[in-house]
Amino acid sequence: MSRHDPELAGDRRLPLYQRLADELRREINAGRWKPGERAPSETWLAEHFEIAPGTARQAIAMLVDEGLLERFRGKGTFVRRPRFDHSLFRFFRFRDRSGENRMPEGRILHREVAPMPDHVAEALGLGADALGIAMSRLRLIGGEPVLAEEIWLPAGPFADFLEIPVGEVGPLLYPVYESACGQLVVSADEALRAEAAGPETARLLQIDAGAPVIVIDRLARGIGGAPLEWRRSRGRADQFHYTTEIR
Amino acid sequence: MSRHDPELAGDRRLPLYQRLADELRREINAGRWKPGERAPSETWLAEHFEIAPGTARQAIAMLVDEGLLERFRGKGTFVRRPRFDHSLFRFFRFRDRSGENRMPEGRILHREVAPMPDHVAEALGLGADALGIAMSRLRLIGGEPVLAEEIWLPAGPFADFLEIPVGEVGPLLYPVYESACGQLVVSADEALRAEAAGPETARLLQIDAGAPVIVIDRLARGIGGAPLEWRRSRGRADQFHYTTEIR
DNA sequence: GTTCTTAAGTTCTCTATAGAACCAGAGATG
DNA sequence: CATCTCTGGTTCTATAGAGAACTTAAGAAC
Repeated sequence: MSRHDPELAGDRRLPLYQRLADELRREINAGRWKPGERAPSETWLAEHFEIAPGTARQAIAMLVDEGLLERFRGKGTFVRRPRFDHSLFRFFRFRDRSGENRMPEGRILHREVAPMPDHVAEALGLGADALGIAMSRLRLIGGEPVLAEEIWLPAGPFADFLEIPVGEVGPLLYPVYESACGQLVVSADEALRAEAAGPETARLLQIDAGAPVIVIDRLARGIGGAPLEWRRSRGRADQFHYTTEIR
Repeated sequence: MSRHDPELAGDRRLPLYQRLADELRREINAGRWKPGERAPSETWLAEHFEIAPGTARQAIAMLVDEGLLERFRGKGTFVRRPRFDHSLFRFFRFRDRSGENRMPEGRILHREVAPMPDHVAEALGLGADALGIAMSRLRLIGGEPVLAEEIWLPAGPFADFLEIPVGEVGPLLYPVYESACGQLVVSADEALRAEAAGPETARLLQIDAGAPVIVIDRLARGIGGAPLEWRRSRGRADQFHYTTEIR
């Protein structure tokens, strides 16, 4: 946000709070304000743009609803980090033998550089046959497999990821993407469906071929919505239970 | 809402708008304001409870977020009807042969009065072996089966439903519940999972036994959250695709 | 009869202000 | 050293009011 331009951009017929919300959204999507960072206070915004505090507050409320900002009384307003505990994966009942819910460990079975399949390249917004880093990854709880994952990364931005031995990668990949490659995941799209287990999936998950599995495709996005990672995960259908409310 | 009591109930330490929101929520849940009916205007609420218009507005905004009310500029504020187009069923791709999305027709294959299975009685909040109306229903598009449904109703409140010939029931059941039995559905809980098709499901859906199917259990609720209908629907997994966004 | 005008009622936008509630840190006190 | 107090900054709650934007219906004008 330029410091000496107190004019709000956008169509003047739009309400002020809308135009301010658009302005703030631009700052976040452009990555000028990063997740975890502090956003300007209500009073600062009101003075800077010469509007009433209530109007600035209303704009902020919009972005809070959208999940872009979060507010803490007494502390300030901050750019929200994505909440992957809101992922569809939370509807898998992953319990260890004692019945506790646990974060599955991640074991990378295979990693190589290869041309991407068309559907992956398309999802990542790359040309056909673009080079990618392919991984096969198994997630386990108490030694028992719960998810079989197939992951693709664009080879260019993630070249440094290849330098890290697969054995040193912990249960979470996104922090590694950030520290090793400077690639920050800020949002994702997920799609769920079910299918019958193929022979490979059945072997990895130790179930019968043809048994139903839940498939979740995820496209993780970086700043500004640029696709960063494509991932397909499969888990036993009998461990999955999604609930929702209608009104 | 009693006309001569301008005192807001509830813990006085709570914000005014919270207490007003609670009050309005009570009116709706108790069924004193019915879906589609008009709620009091902002100015009326402000005068009646002797609070500022902005405070009344804030309370209404809460209930709008919760999906209980909806506002129309110039017209007023109304108790919202449930939106069953937000059901999980919308993620089934039900196309006819021309590729258009269409409302499936409903064909009741069987209807009888029988003791409920334990899990149904429990979901409906009734004692074990309570009597219920059981239905087997097939939903079709262009003559092709897309959903196989098993439906249970409490026998008492829905006795009049038995008087209606199954052939005269259209594609939607809830309007019939309302007109014939005075039972209004205002919300529902849905749960999704996947399983392998049993022989009966396979026959109804004309797929192979063991093929994956999506199962959606729905508990429809009336005024005040009282359970009205239990329903289990099964559809071909290859027609289902649920998407969501994380941030 | 059709169209236009007016009026009343509603939600929506915006301003301006005041104090409460809360947090973090600096400084005083014991 | 530990605890308390104060202070500045933040969001949150609430008030009061003005006008815009929109809907509906009744009445006027053609």
